This record gives sequence, C-alpha cells and structure tokens, in this order.
Amino acid sequence: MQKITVLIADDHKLIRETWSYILSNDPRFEVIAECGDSEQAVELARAKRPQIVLMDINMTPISGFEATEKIRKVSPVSKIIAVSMHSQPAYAKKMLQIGAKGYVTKNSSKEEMIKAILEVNNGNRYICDEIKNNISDLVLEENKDAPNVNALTEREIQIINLIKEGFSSKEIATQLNISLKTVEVHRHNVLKKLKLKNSASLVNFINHTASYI
Amino acid sequence: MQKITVLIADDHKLIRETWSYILSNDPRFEVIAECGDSEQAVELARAKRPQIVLMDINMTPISGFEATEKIRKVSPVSKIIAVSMHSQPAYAKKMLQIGAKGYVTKNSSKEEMIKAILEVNNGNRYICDEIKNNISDLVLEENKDAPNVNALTEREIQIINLIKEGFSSKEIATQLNISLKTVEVHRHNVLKKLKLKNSASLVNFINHTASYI
DNA sequence: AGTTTAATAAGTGCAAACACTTATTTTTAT
DNA sequence: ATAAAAATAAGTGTTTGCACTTATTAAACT
Repeated sequence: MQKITVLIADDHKLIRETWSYILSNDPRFEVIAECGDSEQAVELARAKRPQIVLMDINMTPISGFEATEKIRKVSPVSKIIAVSMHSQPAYAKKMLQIGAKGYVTKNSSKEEMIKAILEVNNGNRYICDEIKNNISDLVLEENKDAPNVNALTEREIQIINLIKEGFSSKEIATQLNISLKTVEVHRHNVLKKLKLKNSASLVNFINHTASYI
Repeated sequence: MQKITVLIADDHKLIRETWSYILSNDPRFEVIAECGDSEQAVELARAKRPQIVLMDINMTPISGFEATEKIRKVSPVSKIIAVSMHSQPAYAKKMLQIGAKGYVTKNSSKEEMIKAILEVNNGNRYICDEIKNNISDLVLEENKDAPNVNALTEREIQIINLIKEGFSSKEIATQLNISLKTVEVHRHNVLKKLKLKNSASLVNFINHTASYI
C-alpha cells in the first residue's frame, strides 16, 4: 500500500518533532519533510509535492494563511490541514475559505489528527469536533458545488484515463465495447461535474489534483 | 536557482556515497535519494520524481536495464544516466535504446559526470568519450525523430500553456492578438513535433515530461 | 549575402468534441 | 420494496479540432 506523504510546518520544534515521531511510526504515513519556516514550507511543497501539509497558523516570516495560499498555487495536489492553538471559529473559517481542507487544534488527540489526515486525503474536509459546531454551515457549504473528483464514477475515471492517452471517443467506445454516444455522455458529464471547458483542461486538472486516479 | 534533483542507484555502497558526496557539495545538485536495490530505485523514482537518475547496470534483484525500463514508465520526467563498469559499446547501445539519456563508465572523472548530468538535464544526450566513438551513429540517430520538447518554440510553449487552461484556439487568438489560423497552425505543429494525437494527450505529455515549461 | 527558423495567415474539408434532451436498464442503497 | 444513482444509448445541432497546402515577412544564424 502507498504511504501518505506528509509535510510538517510548525515553528515549534517540539510540536513538529512530536507529530513527526507519531506519523513516522505509523506505516500509513511518510513524513517527507518538516520545517519551522513558512517560506521554506512553500518551497518544500513545491519541490516535494506532499499529499498532506500540516500547517501551523502562527508562522514566520509569512503567516500560515499566506503560506497556505501560496502552497495552493505551487502545489495544488497538496491538501492542507491547518493546525492551530486557536479554537476561535474565525481562524478556521478563514483557513477553510482560502483552501485548507482540514482544521485541527493543537490539543487534538493523536487519533483525531490521524483521522483528519485520512479524511482529507480521501478528498473530504475535516474540522475537529471542538470547533466544528461553531462554524456556520455557510462556510462549509459555499464550496459544495466546487469541482470534486470524488463525485466521479468508476466508469468516468476509466474513460478519463483513456482520454489522457489521446484516444478519441470513437476509439474509447470500441475499446470498452459500448456506444460512441455513451462515451460522449460520460465525457460531457465529467466536464460538467468538474466545471471544465474541454478535454485539454480536464487532463490538466486531473494531472494536478488527482493524478492517482 | 533551482537545484537538479538526483537519485543514485548503485549496489556498491562506496561508489554510491562517493557520487553522493561529490554532488551534495555542489550547489547545482540535490541528491534526494540513494539506494543499492534496483526495485527500490524504481519505487523511489516513482515517489520522488527526480530529474536525474544515475543507474548502475549491475544491480539486483532486477538488472539496471529492467529498472531503467520501469522508471521510464513510472516517472517519465526522470532522465536516466547509465553508470557502468563496462566500456563495451553493446551495453551503452542497449541502455540508450531502452531510453537512457546518458552513459558514463565508472572510471569517468567527476567533471565528466557533472557534464553528463547538466547535458542530460538540458534535454541532450551524453555518452562519455571513452565509448562515444565506438557506438554506431545509427543508435544515436534512430531516436532523433522522437518527441523532443526542446524543439518547441517560445510561441508554441505559450500557446500550450493556454491550451492547458482550457482556452479554445479562438480564445487564444483573441488573447494574443493574432489570427485564429495562426493559433491553429501552432497547435498543429506542436502535435506534429511531439507526435501526439490531440490536445488532451498533449496536456498529459507536457504535465509528465515538461511540467516546467 | 544568403539560408534557415519562427511567426504570421488564408483556404478547404472532414472528424471530433461539446451541449442538451430524452429514455431504458441495471445496480446500489435505504 | 422502493428510491436513487449509474450506465447505457439515440437524436440533433453547433463549434472546435485537426490535417494539409501554400505563402509572406521578420529575425537569426553562418
């Protein structure tokens, strides 16, 4: 089984090393880098493309918010979980708005962090129970119609992979022994689900956000 | 400046560590992994996508040839330089045929290895002088019409990047203030140069082999 | 000075993609 | 058992992509 790659960014050495120790000793995870500098975190994300980034909010020289925004651009594959001392919903709200996929407070249990990583890695959001109820559903809902690869069916994924290889709908139909019209519908539904314009942008999207499919 | 990431695969610990030491102390390179096991090398290439792989031919459990073939599939971005004790052209020939981009013998100088890495990283081939003259030009030529991103012009790269974003030729023409026909010609030339079928496969190719453009 | 390469653009025709509708069957979940 | 989701497919029309030819102009190289 494939390990989930994790980058840990936290300016407190102790916290960093604690999480690193916990995750490194779990066969499901691989800590590929850790750092206490937010700009370095952006650089590491760009270079190593971790699946998960644990991002502290209080960081220097740029804040965890800014670092999150930058990482979203330089490595869209990476899913960011905000880790913070703050249990005020405002912080969580902001983080989720700028693209973090999870939010856990620093006094969360080991189990909760692992659950968060697994959930987020599966394409879901995770907000720790402590503040979950305090966040208006609006924040959580506002992106509900955003592109989501998890909404893709198996057949659709199968067809996407053939599109990536350069096969035409006709060729795909022959290969899968189905009608050309069916392939066209699948293609159309995929573009609609992911809010994309055409197959070229589809391939680019998949390569950057879900190269594992 | 961006460091060139290198994976070193050699079953002799001493050689591995020597190259690692030399490259690590050169600011142009970053040795991101080294291993003495060929299957592990394939796995590391898949996970870390190094720009350069230094691959020994004599390896276990699978040969350097097999490992090279596998790495070419799991990480097409990685350019492989074969490192061998053998100065017989047959080995080099075989390696180049299955997709290695460089070939240096183990008694090559430090300077030659660095030159090889730089050349290969730039999209060129490199064969150490020792055997260069003994390899029939046929081997070197036979792949000369293979897809080569270095053949792309600036304008073409510009247009490829717009295609990736999902813009149609008409939209690209408007953005660049040129004729639709011109955009179509560029698009057509790109597909021809890279021997690809359509824009979807173009985007996939670029994402996997030249995401830096 | 002369050749090569790159960028520009027009024409023509076919194939494919894309948008949208409707509808049946099968599978999955409640 | 019934509802929901997924896969199947046909129809129809518009737009875009792709192939191939030819040609002009500007820049770059030898």
